[in-house]
Amino acid sequence: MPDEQTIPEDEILKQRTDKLKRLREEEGYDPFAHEQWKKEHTLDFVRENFSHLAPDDRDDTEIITAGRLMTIRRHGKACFANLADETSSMQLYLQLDSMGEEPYNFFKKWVDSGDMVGIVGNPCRTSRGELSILVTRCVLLAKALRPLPEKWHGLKDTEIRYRQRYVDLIANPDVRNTFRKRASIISTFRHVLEAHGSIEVETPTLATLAGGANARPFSTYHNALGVNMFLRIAPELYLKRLIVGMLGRVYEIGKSFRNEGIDIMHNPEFTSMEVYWAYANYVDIMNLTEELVVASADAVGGRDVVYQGTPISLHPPFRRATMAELVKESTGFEICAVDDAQARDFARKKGLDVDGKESRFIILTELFETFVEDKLIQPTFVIGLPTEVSPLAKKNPEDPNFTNRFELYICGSEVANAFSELNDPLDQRERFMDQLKKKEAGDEEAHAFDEDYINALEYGLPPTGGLGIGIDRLTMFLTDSRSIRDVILFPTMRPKA
RNA sequence: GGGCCGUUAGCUCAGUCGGCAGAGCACCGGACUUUUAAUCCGGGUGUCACAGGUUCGAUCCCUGUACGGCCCA
Repeated sequence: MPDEQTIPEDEILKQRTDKLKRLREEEGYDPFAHEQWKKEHTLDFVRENFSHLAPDDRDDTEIITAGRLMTIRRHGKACFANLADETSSMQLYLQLDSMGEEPYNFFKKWVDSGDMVGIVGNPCRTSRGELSILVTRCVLLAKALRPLPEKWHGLKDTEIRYRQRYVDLIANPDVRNTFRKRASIISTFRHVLEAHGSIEVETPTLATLAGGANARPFSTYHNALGVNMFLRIAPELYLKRLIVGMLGRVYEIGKSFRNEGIDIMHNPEFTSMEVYWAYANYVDIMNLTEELVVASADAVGGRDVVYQGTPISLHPPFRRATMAELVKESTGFEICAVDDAQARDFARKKGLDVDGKESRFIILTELFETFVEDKLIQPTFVIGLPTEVSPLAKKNPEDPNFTNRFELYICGSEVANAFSELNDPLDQRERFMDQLKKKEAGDEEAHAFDEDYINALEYGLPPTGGLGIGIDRLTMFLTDSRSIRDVILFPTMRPKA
């Protein structure tokens, strides 16, 4: 908390602060005293209902609206201004004659661009053809002490855009639009999931064990309990406990946290939606995934998307192919024709870094990541991931080296991960043991051993299909956003020194 | 973690082969009752990211640091 009155260091802030002081002293007017303004019309409403007005026409309807003054053009006894609200923006026409001398002069003297104002007036169209509001009353609702970013170029500095998102949102209406679309996507998810009888639940983000994914967690300490705790890396294991508990179909939309690097596709905290359906398998879930992605696309602009210049077709059905097929297609590697040593030889020839202990299934996964992943531009369900890298997925009974699991790739990036859930507690214990060995061998991302989760499975998890979708990434593709930071309101930033 | 690039006025950006720091917008004062990047007249508001070094002199050259961006792992 700043002590006393912090002296504003920059000139415009100083001037505006002084102006506020004079406004209070000379006019006895406190712009921050307002508690409300009964805004009855949005600017979109005016646009939708009065676009028929011809030049120089005016409608008698009284509009009561409010917003931020973005620009003011003063012309002596008349002014034009641009008002922006949460829906749109519109020109204001302020005249001495229609407002009265005193209120008009008050506006001219005390109101600045950036200020929040309440407006009463009539819809009109100026002789130059611009739909406007002819103002009869303008109430200063809150004063802006800092100037708006440049009106023509807007705010471009990425650092300020992310650190002071409020300024970004004022200056760049497209950014507001991106976050509205993000909200639509999440709302579409809820709508689709609930139409399928799923209920929304909340499970711990703070827990004594971080499971459900292979990732490093953030750790913290609970003082009263005297124990180390972790921020969750995925909600999966809790959600499946709820299926054991007979909730039938559950989903959760929320944050998970991974203590990893920050880049164009990764933020330490991110939003995912995970859903689990009792009595469903991974094929049912693949259909659900398609439905969710398509419904989201429909909600924000359609199934023909352009991402960073590349057309993406989100018309179902999406391509479905196994990891083994895709790797064979692009490298010639045939998993069923080689043993581990031959697989490693193949990988070495392809230039992969091989330490000599990898199984052919690990090699398959690495070949996929190196030679296939980036090329999956159009939506593709990659099916049949190796059991070795899928500690929570049910094995394929026809080939237990693989699981009934898929990942959805769009634009070379993993957007969804799903499988028929492993519900055999004995098998699950073995998988955890295998992960424990990997952890002991130095793999910091190996899955933690969760004894209580095994305990839950011992009560009986029905056959279940589960899915996780990265909301941030899906939003990126549907809003043509280059960086994950463009779809997270307040992305993680290093504190300024 | 490695490499490259950036940091100059509130914003968008020039610039100085090392010699008083620049523009547009914004802002301040004035004129103007149909403008919309309004116009006209007048006004420059700055720790050139930070800390060292070289130099008569550094915003510029060198080194380091911070923050950001891009690429790679």
